[in-house]
Amino acid sequence: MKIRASAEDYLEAILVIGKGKNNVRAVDIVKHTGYARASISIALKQLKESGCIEVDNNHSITLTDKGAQVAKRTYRRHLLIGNFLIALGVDEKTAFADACKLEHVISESSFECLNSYYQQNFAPANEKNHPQAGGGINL
Amino acid sequence: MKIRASAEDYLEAILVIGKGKNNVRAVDIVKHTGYARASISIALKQLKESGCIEVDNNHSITLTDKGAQVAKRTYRRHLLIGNFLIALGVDEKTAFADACKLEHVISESSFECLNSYYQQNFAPANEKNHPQAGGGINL
DNA sequence: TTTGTTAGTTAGTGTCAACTAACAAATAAT
DNA sequence: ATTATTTGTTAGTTGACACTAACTAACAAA
Repeated sequence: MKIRASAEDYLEAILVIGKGKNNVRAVDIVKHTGYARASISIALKQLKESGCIEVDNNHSITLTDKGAQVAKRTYRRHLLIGNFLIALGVDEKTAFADACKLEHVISESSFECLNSYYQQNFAPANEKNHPQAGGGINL
Repeated sequence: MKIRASAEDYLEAILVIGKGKNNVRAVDIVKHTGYARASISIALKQLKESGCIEVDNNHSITLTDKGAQVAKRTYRRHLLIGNFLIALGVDEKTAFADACKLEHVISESSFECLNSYYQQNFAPANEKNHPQAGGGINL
């Protein structure tokens, strides 16, 4: 199964939710994303089939290595693109709302250029120790 | 009818093709975009119904005011985002391929911030006289 | 004039990603 | 213990956006 935009979103959500609590369940993703219960259920089924997550008897969801890789990549993009836009003067809410969409379509090489530019021109000295800044928004 | 990503692309294509020849027809869009003839035919029908284009008896396509507005907005985004990425070190081909996708999802306010930053930090003095630079790629 | 090509259309299909409605199972409240 | 709520699942639907196959109409060529 190909990793699509929506799968990236769900995996990212699981990662972020997991930072705040140690037991991620489907409802948490429902609350976090605003999608219908059924939509999440179906998406999780696919993520399970594609080996991105595991679900135990208590419906507790964990990312596999494969899933975590995608989630982290997406989350990293989310943060960087969001912070980049903020550095350009975009308000935080809009910046992360846009990041949410941009993160799925920007190419690897463009992202790396964005990253380099950000590190050289915008990065606050302490940021690499606080990569979660602004990350709670709208993932 | 809501303006969707694909409609923006088609209108942009019509605008760009129209810069090079004075009679835009469906075939031209087929060649320009690579989509199937049938797909273009259906898309044009919708664009007609939504008042974005007009088609005369010779199948010649013209943008209405409404259509031209969308096309220009999209094209402007395409050029700026592409050039912005190039300024960041992305190769031209990738930059405009990415611009093609980003142009549909970035918000108005983020785009304007991108634009301001570009004008202040990257814009070559003569660029505003050559806004078509790189614009022929992959619209 | 029959044949072939080009242009446009229509009908039907497929995929992705969301939805609602209805049902089942587990948990909490009374 | 019965009822209500929460959680998860399944079935079926919708909308956007592409596709192929098959058709028509116009035109060119042999």
